[in-house]
Amino acid sequence: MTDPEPTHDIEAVFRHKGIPFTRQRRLIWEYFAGADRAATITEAADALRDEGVGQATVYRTVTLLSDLGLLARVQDRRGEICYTAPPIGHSHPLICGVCRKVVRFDGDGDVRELEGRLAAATGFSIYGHHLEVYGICPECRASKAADHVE
Amino acid sequence: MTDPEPTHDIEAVFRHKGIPFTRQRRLIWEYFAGADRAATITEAADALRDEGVGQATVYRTVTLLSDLGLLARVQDRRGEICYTAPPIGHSHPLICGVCRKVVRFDGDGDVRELEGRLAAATGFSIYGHHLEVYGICPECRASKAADHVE
DNA sequence: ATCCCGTTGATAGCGTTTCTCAACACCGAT
DNA sequence: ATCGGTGTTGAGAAACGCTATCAACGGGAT
Repeated sequence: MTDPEPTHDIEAVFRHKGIPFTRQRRLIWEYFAGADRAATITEAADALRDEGVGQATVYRTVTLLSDLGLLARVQDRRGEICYTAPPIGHSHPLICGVCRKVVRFDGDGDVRELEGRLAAATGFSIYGHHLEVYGICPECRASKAADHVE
Repeated sequence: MTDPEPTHDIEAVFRHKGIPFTRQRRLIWEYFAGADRAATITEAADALRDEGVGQATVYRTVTLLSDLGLLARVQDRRGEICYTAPPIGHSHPLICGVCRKVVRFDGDGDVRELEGRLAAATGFSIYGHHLEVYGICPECRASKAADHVE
């Protein structure tokens, strides 16, 4: 909840790995990185169609970015799969289940200790975790109370 | 990591809600509750086809059980969506990314405090969270080292 | 036994994701 | 500047996963 723009020098990440950073990939990255809420692949494809980005490319690029750890997969309250760009470093999303707005926080300290205990207790070698917190943001709570809809 | 059999009196839960606990629902429940690893819907449907359980029923029942909080949706290392039966009460899965074996633990104390801080900092009203920890279980680590495969 | 209502299984249907392949863009070598 | 090679792209086809439909079934109440 303190992080600056997530629009890092992704380009450097690509270059470092020898992967071309094409116009389409830039557009797709900017779409997710520029949004303050998680978006679905379909939404991204719809938004970028006019820019001349094909649907298949959106799928391919989202997979690529996810593999690189540049996009995180989350789901909204209805279980719909969305993606959101995390700032560099490890962080976790707090997601509004209604409008999908994402606020990032660093809960790593809390989880690391837990992981140590788990590893000791189970013998697993732990390689990662997935923590998302769900809530309703103040704006949605207000409008929800207004029109009385669940 | 201390919980006994998850095969509670699900039947009572159903009866209490006035929902019939049919033969098919029992079989599907037993399939997930009896496994020590998370399973996909397809796997469940394949396993139960010979018992005369239709695919549509598996989908319907998994949704039903999830809504009742009797199945939790997790994903393995490749992002495949699986379901696993949690013991009564709130708990979290530690999942082997290779064989999908699930060990449950109660990390709620750790998360609750975090949630309080988040709510205060962001104004969100928090309704839930999703915490999964990923690792490689001792057995898979052994066999993995053996055949040297990533 | 009969009625009633919810569940079930087979199938059709829909939306999403992947696959295929020809055209294209980029980069280095010449 | 031209050419070749390599990887990316877009359109459409295909495969897949999931949902909707609907007649038949089952279990409880009367």
